[in-house]
Amino acid sequence: MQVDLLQGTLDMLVLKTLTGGPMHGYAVASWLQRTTDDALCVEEGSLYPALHRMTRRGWVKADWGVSENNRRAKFYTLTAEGRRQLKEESSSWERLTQAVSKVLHAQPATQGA
Amino acid sequence: MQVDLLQGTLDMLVLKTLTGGPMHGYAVASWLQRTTDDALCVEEGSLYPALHRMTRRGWVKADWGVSENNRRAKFYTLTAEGRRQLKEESSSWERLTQAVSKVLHAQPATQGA
DNA sequence: CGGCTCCCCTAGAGTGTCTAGGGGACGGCA
DNA sequence: TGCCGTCCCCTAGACACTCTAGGGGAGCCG
Repeated sequence: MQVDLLQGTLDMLVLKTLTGGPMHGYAVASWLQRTTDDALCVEEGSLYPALHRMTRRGWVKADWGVSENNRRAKFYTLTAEGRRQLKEESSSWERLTQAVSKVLHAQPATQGA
Repeated sequence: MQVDLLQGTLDMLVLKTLTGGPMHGYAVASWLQRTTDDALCVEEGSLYPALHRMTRRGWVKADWGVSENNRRAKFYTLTAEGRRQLKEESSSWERLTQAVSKVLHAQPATQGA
C-alpha cells in the first residue's frame, strides 16, 4: 500500500471543490485530478466513503439527479456547516505546512539550544 | 481523537531532525516542538513507535548512551538509507503540498473546463 | 448485440497516530 | 534521608483514514 494522499486532506479538497457549486462524485474526482495536473489521483474507494462520511456529518447534502451525460448521478452540495469546516481545515492545513516548512528549513545543529 | 499531525509526516520530521547529529528520542521531540514554536506537539506514543519502525527499516541506527543530564538514553543516528529516505519524502511532500495549494487557490467554477 | 465510458458502491487490509497507561533513575530540596 | 519532579524509555489498544479489489447498472456508439 502506498499513501498517495496525506491522510485527512481529502475532506478539505472535496469541500473546496464543491464551493463551485453542486457536483457528483465522479466529477469531483476528475476536477481534482485535472486541477492538480494528475499530481493527485483520488481513488473511488477513498472518495465515496469520504462523501458519505461528510454527508453524515452534515458538511454536504446529497441529491440524486442526472449528469451532463444523461446519467443517473448523485449531486453533492456544500452546506453552511461544510463551509465552516472547510475554513477550519484550511487554516489548520496552513499551520501544519508552515510548521513542517520551519523544520525542513531549519539547521538542527548539535543542540544549539 | 484528533490528528495533530498529517499521517506520514512524522518520519520525515524525525529524519530531518537527525541530520544535525545523533539525538535521543526525548531530545527529538523537544527540538521539534521548540523549532515549530509549539505548533507541533510530538506525542511519545507516536514518536517511539516511529523511531522503532525506522530502526527496523534501517533508516536510523540506535545506540544506548548517556544524555547531557547524565541519564540513560538511546541515541539515534541517521544512516545513508535514512538520508535517501528523507530526500524522497521531502520531494514527495513538496509535490503534495503544491498540488493541494493549487486546489485551494483554484476557482472551481461551474465546470469551466 | 457488445463493449466502452460513466457513475455508484462496499468489504477488508494496511498503516499510522493518539490515548493512557507503566516503569526506572538522577538531582535537588526539605 | 526521603520525597518529588524531571528526564527518558516503552507498549497495548482504540481509532481514523486510505487503498485494493472487487461488484454492479445504464447510456451510447459501432
